[in-house]
Amino acid sequence: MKKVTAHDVARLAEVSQSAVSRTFTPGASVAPDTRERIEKAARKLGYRPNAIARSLITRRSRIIGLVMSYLENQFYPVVIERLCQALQQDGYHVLLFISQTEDADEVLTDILQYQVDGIVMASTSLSSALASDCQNAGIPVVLFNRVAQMGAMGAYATSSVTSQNRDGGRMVGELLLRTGHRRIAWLAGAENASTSRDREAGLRDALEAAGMPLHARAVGHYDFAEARRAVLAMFKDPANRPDALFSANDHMAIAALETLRTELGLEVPRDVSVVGFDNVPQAAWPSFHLTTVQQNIDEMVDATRNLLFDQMGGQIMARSVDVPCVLVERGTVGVRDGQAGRKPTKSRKTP
Amino acid sequence: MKKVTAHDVARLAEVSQSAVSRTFTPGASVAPDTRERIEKAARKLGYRPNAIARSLITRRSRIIGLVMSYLENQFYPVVIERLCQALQQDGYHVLLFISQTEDADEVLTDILQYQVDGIVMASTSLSSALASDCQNAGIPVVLFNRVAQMGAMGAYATSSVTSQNRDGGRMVGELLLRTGHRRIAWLAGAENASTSRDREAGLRDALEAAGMPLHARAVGHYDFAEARRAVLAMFKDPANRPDALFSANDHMAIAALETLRTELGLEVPRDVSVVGFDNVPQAAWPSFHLTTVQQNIDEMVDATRNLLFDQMGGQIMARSVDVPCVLVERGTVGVRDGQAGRKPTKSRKTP
DNA sequence: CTGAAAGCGCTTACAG
DNA sequence: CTGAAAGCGCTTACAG
Repeated sequence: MKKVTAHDVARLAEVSQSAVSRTFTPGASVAPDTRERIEKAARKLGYRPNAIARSLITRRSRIIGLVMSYLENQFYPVVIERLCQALQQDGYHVLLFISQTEDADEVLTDILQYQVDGIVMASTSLSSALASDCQNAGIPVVLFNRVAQMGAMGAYATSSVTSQNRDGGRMVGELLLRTGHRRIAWLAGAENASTSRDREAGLRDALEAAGMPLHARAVGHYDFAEARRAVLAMFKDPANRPDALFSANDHMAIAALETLRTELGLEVPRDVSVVGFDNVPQAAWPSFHLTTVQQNIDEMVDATRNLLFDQMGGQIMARSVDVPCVLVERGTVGVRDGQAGRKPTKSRKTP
Repeated sequence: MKKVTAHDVARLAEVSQSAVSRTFTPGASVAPDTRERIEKAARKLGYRPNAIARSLITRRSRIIGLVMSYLENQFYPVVIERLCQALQQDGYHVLLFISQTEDADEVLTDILQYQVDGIVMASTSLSSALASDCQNAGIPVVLFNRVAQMGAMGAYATSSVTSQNRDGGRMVGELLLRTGHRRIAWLAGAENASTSRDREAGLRDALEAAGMPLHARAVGHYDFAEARRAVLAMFKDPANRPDALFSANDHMAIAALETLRTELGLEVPRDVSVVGFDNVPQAAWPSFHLTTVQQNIDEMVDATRNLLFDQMGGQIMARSVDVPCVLVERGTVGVRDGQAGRKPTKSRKTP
């Protein structure tokens, strides 16, 4: 019932407490037979080193704080899973915080008290006040799937890893143009989210290059119900309907698909094409078979780890990594008119 | 850059370190003006009490270990979200572990080192060896959505909270019988999962009471791809096809829906009815509009907290709580024959 | 109300 | 290789 400590083990094995500590410290020097005696005693007593005490003295908790908000978007559970596992393999652990508000400040003061070795913030941004608090405290922060505001010097104030969202947006724009669409609409996520802004910028790049205006635009705030409302508004006038809708993420694209079919009686892709972003598991379900841009989660997780470890190792400059993303053509983009567009072949079949 | 401690604050405020500590300990006695001076100094230096050091001395980390495995089933992200938030409000934090294997033992020794105040294990079970380790260490464990094996004395060895799964299963069985189904099939989850076993038992209760045999049975292991395979096998023989399929959870029910429609060309509910369990967000999507049994997550989370806190407070006996669940009738159950069944009215419309 | 002191369970130079 | 000792940053009786 009461906790067994290194002292108890030392007593049983008839050695000093230091020896016990060394036995459980990789790379410390202990004579083989001493170690064996200690391990036996430890096993007998059910001894497990106290990680809290270790953290206090080593000043490294081996805990990473992870701040999350929108778990309903299936992209994030996948991120949690991969990130947790990667970190576990490195001997780190994840303290999870859910921040319902976009502003993660209050949650952060909490995290800081736990002496985490690093923080990753997914789909949230932090005030520059907190960012500099972390910097002062020497705690590396990396933004996941969101990019920091430019700092005063034009340098990035906080590290971040994202996809090449602008590229992804451009790829979708080009696909839509190539397949003959002329009334292309954009369904934005949150206006202040860099993902949404960058993907939109990419789309606009493509449109501009072709001298084509954006046909319509609405904001869905990365939310299912709001996306539905936005779609209803955009498609209100039957005479002036978009022939393609590019949604800032799959979560909203699926909401759009549902709304288009069920409430507006439109057929996809016959009446309107739909493209998303993320490639969440549901995008591959036959009911949706959604054409989308895949974010490479594994590479993003890898980059996050590297950034974190570099900065824990003293690398002080913040860096921004962006990972290539790939177009996954499934069934929600059609070919319009007698346009010289090619059919959506080359589909990367994802079962 | 270097960490500021209570000593630094004490020096600046010209008081003892003890006074600083008291200022940050709710309920400790400090003179108002002393407290004010200390708070000012703390603010100036950006002092934040070190939770690690506090944990070491108080022997309470205010950390709860949460073990998870299947995040692809959307039920669990919702659980994480609610549980985290509830615990955060109580001043606790969540250390998240992903255990890919059903056997969470290795992950547990890790958790134990972090001196967590309690552990909740979702959809995983732990070996009785580890369970007694936790008991010896005085760390309460509660199983979430899974029930422990009976102990030697017929008492439950580990606390748990579940839905009234057997009731839920029976409700579905009764609904299916009432609507005239005569060839009812069961799609099991994992054979060793109590959820699957209990829901099946409930279904069988209903069938037996009506003198009706179970028409078919297959195992989907709570997995999308495996559920698809199981459905294909069950519906192989067109002459002997089930007229209703009850799936152990929504995740597999959706897989079944997709397979039935896309690969077998069957229409739901005209050709076959489908019922799930959980009421995940996707079940309400128009493409599925799945009739299912809703697990009351909020009540389950509440029960989990209570169990945890009671046991941290010294309540030694393990308890099992089961929460009522409710049938949510949507569109995937039809009425068969000239049977005296009533139409699936009384739909709890969930938008 | 306040301070000096002991102690939580470890790690890590420092001697031997 | 091994042990005695200092110290990580707090909390909490114990005196005053």
